[in-house]
Amino acid sequence: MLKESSKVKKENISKFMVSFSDPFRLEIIDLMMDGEVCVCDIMKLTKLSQSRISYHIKILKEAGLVADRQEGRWVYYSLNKESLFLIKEWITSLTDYSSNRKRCCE
Amino acid sequence: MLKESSKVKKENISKFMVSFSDPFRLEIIDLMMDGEVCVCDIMKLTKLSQSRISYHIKILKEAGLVADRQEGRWVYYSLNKESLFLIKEWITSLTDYSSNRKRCCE
DNA sequence: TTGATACATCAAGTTATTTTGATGTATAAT
DNA sequence: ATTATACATCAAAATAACTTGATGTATCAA
Repeated sequence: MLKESSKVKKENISKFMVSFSDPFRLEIIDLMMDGEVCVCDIMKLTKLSQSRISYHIKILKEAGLVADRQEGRWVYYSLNKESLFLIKEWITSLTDYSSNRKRCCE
Repeated sequence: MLKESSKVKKENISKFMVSFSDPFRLEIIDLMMDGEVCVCDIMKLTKLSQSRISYHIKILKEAGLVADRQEGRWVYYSLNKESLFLIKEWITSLTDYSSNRKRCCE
C-alpha cells in the first residue's frame, strides 16, 4: 500500500505522469535540460506551432513539472527540480516493498 | 539534450509514462507494492471489472512496467524493478544539467 | 499611437484512449 | 465429458486528449 508518509498525492502523480506521457512534451522537456527556454526557442527547435507549444507547456505547468518566469515579453520556462525529486522518491518507494506476501485467490 | 549514454529510449519513456498516467493503473501498481497479485485480487480490492483490469494490465505489461508469471490458471503480476530503476535514472539525468545557458530570442 | 513581437486562450475538428459486455481459451475439479 | 474458474480479447460506444487556425492580451520599439 502507498505509504502515508509519501510526500506526493496519488492524483498529483497521475497528473505528473500524464504530463510526461506525450512525445512532444518529452521533446520540450528535453530542451529544458540545458536550462531555461522560451516558446520561440521551442518553435525554432521543434517546428511545432506556437499554440501547440503553449498548450503542452500549460499541461506541464499544471502538473508542477515546469516553472515559468516572465521577463519583458518573454516567458522563460524551466524544469522544476523539486517535483522531479519527489517523483523519484515515489518511484523508489514502489520498489522497496517487503517480500513476505500473502498468496491470493486461495 | 538527451545524453547518448542514456539507457532508455525516448519512445520507451513515453510508453512507460503513459502506462503510469492512468489513475486506475496507479491503483493497480499500488497493490503490486506488496508483491504479486492476480486479476481476481485486484477485482476484490478495487471493484474494477475483469476485462477492465486485463486491459490496464496489458498496457502496464507492454510498457515493461509489470512482469507476469503463470501458475495453473492464475497469473501473478508484479512490478518490474529494473524498469523502475531505469526510469529513475532518466529522471535524474533531467536534473543534472549545467546552468551555463545561452539566453534565447536575442 | 501604431505596429510588431511573444505568448495565451478559444472553439471546432481530429485522433487516441478507455469502458462495456460478450465471447474465447486454458486449466482444473467433479 | 461437463462445468467452473481465471484470464484474454474483441468490437462498439463513450470519453478524453490533441491539433488547428483564429482571436486576445501584454510588452515594447518606432
